[in-house]
Formats: sequence, structure tokens, C-alpha cells
Amino acid sequence: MSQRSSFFQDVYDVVKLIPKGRVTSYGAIGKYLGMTSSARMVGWAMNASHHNREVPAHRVVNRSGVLTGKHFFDRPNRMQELLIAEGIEVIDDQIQHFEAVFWDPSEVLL
DNA sequence: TGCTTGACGATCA
DNA sequence: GTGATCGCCAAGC
Repeated sequence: MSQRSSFFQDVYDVVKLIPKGRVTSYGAIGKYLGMTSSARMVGWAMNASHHNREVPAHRVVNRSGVLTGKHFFDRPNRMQELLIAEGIEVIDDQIQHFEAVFWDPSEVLL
């Protein structure tokens, strides 16, 4: 599985490492993978992540802390609901105290 | 085979 | 400070 070393697989691995109650951005993941501008690919990878339920895509938002991908869930409200269930404040699809709950994949290296 | 789209990000105007 | 454009790589048509 990991032998594929696909962008997607790498993204899934990082997303799975996101601790509960924390969120990260597409750019942060892309940057961790060595690509600062391939955030689009991260989002595209998340689209394929629907096959991987182990991937908490709801913990991944854009750099503004906005739930841009909520519309891709079974229900648009599902993403916000999941985040709130983890203790993350989400108002109008916007994560409150984003930088406070923001988690950088680089922390796993520490 | 080639162009367009896509859950973003950064920079330029 | 806001708006628009380019860049990234991959998949769909």
C-alpha cells in the first residue's frame, strides 16, 4: 500500500496523524510533503480519500480556517458537526481560534 | 492526445 | 485592503 508512495497515500498518512481537536491546512500538508503550492493536489487527494474512512478529512481546511470541503461530505453540516464534536469552535463554516487549534505536520518530527 | 477543472496558496496589480 | 492571475500535479472528458 505504502509502496505506491502516491501523493494521496502520503496525504492520508499525514491526515491520519492529526490529533483530535486539531486541524491543519492543505498547504501545511503540501509543504510537509515538500510542495508549497500543490495544495490543490492535497484537496484532490482528499477527494479520493472517500475510499479511506480512516482519513479525517473534516480536520483539513484551507489556510483561512474555512471548511471549504464541507460540501463534499454526505451532508454539508457534517464537517462542522464533527469539528464541534471534537471541541473545535466552528461558526458559519469558519474555525474560531484557528491558529490555536492549528496543527502542523512538522510536529510529528519533533 | 489535448484542454479544462479542481476541497489551495502566494504574489502582483 | 481587495481583486485577479499564475503555479502545482493529477484526473476527467
